[in-house]
Amino acid sequence: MTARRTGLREQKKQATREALRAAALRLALERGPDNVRVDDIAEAAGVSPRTYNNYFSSREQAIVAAVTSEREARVAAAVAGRSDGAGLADAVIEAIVDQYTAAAAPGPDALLLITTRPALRDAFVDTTAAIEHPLTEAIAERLGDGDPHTARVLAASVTAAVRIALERWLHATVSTVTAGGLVVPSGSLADLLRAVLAPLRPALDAAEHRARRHRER
Amino acid sequence: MTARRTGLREQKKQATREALRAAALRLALERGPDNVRVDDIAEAAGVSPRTYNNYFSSREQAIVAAVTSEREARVAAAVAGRSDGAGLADAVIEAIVDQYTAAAAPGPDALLLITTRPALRDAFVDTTAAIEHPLTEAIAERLGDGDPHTARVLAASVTAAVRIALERWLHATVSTVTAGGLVVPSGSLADLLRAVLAPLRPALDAAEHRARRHRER
DNA sequence: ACGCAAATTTGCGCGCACGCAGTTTTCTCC
DNA sequence: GGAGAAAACTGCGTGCGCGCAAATTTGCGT
Repeated sequence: MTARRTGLREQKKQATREALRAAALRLALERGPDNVRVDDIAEAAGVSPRTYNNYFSSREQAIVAAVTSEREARVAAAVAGRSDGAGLADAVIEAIVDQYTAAAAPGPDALLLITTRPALRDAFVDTTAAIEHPLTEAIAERLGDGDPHTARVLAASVTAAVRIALERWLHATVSTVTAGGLVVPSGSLADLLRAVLAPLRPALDAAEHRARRHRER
Repeated sequence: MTARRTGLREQKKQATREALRAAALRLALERGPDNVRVDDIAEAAGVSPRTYNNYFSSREQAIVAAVTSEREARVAAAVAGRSDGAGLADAVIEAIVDQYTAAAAPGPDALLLITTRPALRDAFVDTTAAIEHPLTEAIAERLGDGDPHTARVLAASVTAAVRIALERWLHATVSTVTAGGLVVPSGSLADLLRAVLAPLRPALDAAEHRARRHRER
């Protein structure tokens, strides 16, 4: 399951992808993101510029991917892991809070870089959309096979709420930084996520109850 | 309110925008969308290619705009119009169903064009995002000043649900057309919209009740 | 070990989005 | 009505995303 496709091929592909990620982030930190051409990244990773675009469809994606990599799989796993013993709403919300507050892995300099430049901020926010499909499957798993649209709509709503939280968080971050602060006020992100997800609780609860009723019928 | 800014300027701007829309749609229908260059559209509208990009940030946007124009304002107005005498959920849902099923204005040939080409389909679906902000304000108007995030999250969720409905509708459309049918099976769009929006009813109801309680306190 | 099939990489070319700076048009105020 | 300010239009240059087809690499059966 970890290596579905044949070995050496997929292995090399992941290595190339990782090399591109790393090169993009390193160069962006060294020179500032505006002084990094796609050709530079490709050269640093040892592939042709055309190959770069086989992996990332925009220049910002590669830089941001160094931070957001694999998040979608982790979110889905986290929801599935909390499946038993808690309500759907709590499972989803706490899984997301966990994954997004633990995202400080790549270091504060990278975070500062991304939160500062508008183009990178947008790309960063856009990566949120990637969690929609895994989240759909995780929720559908819990709801069973009732209305096929419900899981998708709920997952999309949760995704949209997360996007809003990130937008607001980044907005506040910029204000803080330009006001003379140092780094990101990441302390409030968890609360912010919980706040934006709260209005969706009734919808999650209702879907869960409906599924339970449907199952016991 | 209809013309906030001074007259002749804004008037000419709208005229140019409309000319670009019309030219884009006409040329796309005449030659097929792949044989229309941005320069052609600009020339047909009597402006420079550079000006074209001051109005539309992608080639597909202009073509699709001929169909989706002004929808965001109409949706907001429709929600506000239904404000009195019905619940928030019904007001939002029926307003959206109305606006999206009445969208057959530009004729079936344009619809067929858009639903056929993948790039145009994507652009069409993306226009849905434009209703988010007007919808936020319309919902916030009804909810009063409670939690500032609630209206945004609900509007974003509704928007996401609409996007899902459109994706599914376009998917079905393609199947129908390639199977030998003639035009779009628009009959089911209303039902589809109601189906995807149904899971959000509990969230809309809860927000409304909460606002009512907050107001009567 | 070898060769065929499939997947990946690469070079090339095209059109496009957009920043920038200069020009032209429109607005405002006297 | 005329002068100065503001806004919109335009030409130019740059980098980028991606389709296409040839070349290279990898997988697999024998």
